[in-house]
Amino acid sequence: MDGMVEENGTSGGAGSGDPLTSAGQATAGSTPHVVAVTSIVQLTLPAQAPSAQVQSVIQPNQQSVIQTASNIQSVQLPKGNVILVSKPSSVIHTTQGTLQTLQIKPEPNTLMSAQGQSCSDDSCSDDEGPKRKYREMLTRRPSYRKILNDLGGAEIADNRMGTKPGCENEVSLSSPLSFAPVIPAGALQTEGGLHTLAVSGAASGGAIVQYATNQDAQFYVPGPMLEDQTRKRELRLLKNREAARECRRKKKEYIKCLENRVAVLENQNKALIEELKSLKELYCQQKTE
DNA sequence: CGTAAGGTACGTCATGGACG
DNA sequence: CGTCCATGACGTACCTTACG
Repeated sequence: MDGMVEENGTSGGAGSGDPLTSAGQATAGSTPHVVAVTSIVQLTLPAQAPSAQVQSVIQPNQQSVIQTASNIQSVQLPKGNVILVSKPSSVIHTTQGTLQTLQIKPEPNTLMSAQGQSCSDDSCSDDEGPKRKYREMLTRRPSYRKILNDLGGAEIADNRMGTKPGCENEVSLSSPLSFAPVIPAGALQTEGGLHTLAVSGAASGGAIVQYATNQDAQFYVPGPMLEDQTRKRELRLLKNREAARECRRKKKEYIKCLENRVAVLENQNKALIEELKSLKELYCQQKTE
């Protein structure tokens, strides 16, 4: 075994005591050793390499979206890679319940392969399955503002917006507006609900336009049959709005917790360094006597 | 004082996973 | 398999700050 990664967290524990203040210690050396409550991630590099330790700031007992692993396996850690630890209840996990390494790509927004392989820009474009394809395909649906700005110009010929050749949809609006723009495919494809556009283009005179779409993005006049759909959509949006709020609140709380933990562990680290220093001095004193 | 840049909060959409 | 929920991604509005 050349490299070893262990994550060791105490479990159960009835959650008593502030985990922030009861963090444990890791001993230096090759043998992983965990004391007290903190989950320690000890990383031992190959014998030839200098050893290093990593203390996890994630603790097992705490309500956190990141949790520790129960199935510990050893893994080689090539330089420049990160480790994913799998646990079913965690947000962060791998597909197989084992540790995996991912190569870090320097560019932002670069997708990483979860198969322990680096993903060069060209090598894995077609072989990564529909998700990858979708990601590549997914240049975000342009905003209504942008669409309408373009509508003001009465022409849309922007390939960046996902226009496919031969996929132009004629728009017929219930409002007697004079423009008849061409909507880029995908630009206005939402589920079949009622939409409101605040048309700001010069051609529109700032009108408010309501329209509805079906799945093929053909436009038609909203009627009573849409009322139920509209109500459902509004309910869904309302729920999702609240869910998003709650999600952000939890995320902030989580980040705050992590920051607190970092501060505590930094303090502990400082204290341990000081302790080590004084012990060394004591040892040297006794040695010289 | 006007403006650009950065930060923050929010709403919406798309998606994956859980569940009945 | 359909529905619901949580969450990442994106666009937008608003606020703050630095700068000319």
